[in-house]
Amino acid sequence: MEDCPVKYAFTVVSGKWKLQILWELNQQDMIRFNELQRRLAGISSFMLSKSLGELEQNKLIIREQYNEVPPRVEYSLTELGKAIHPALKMLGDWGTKVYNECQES
Amino acid sequence: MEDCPVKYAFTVVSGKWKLQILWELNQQDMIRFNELQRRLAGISSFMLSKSLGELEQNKLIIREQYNEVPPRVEYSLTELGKAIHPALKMLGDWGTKVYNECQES
DNA sequence: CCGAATCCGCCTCGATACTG
DNA sequence: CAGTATCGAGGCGGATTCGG
Repeated sequence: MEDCPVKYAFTVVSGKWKLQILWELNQQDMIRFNELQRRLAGISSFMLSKSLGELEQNKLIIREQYNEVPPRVEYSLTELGKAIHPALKMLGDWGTKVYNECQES
Repeated sequence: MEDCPVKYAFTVVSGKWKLQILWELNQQDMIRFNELQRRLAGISSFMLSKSLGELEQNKLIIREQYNEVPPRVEYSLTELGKAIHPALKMLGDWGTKVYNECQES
């Protein structure tokens, strides 16, 4: 979006659930829709479906659909999806510092 | 906020202008209100003031006020404010990859 | 020059109900 | 099991106006 890669990265993972979804997928590689919904306590199937769709569009995750009965769909991270985690870790470490700093005063 | 440092970091720099403000301050260390407003084309004084106030609360920037006529207020990054930039660079590099990947298809 | 107060439109989120 | 359709509520951004 526009001209700033950082902003673009933010928009890609913005939204109330995207980070958690990425986190869960990183723990498991390969997870089913309902299983994911169970782990993300509180998310509706609508929001989950929408978030997964956007992440798939941005090539962060892969959707694999098996035409069985009952239907089965599995989600997993792409290389791109895995590659964000080092950056998120750095941000997390920094976030911890900010948090501690703001508790003092 | 809550229990996730990454989420917390995101909320701290969330908002339409925070990243740009951090960027401008990183270019200049020490900048005045109006000068900053001029560089962030399109921002209202309301949003700028509000964003700066929140960044100050989170200890990312320092506000130095000189009681002169006319009044002068200067903003600069704290150590914490400077420390986010490596993490943002990583995210930016990743964002570039995502962008390129999505242009192909 | 710097910023606070108020009001308003839009977009995201989510509850509910329904489908293959 | 894995979604889609629809509708409504709330919060953020922004325009405008006013004060020190």
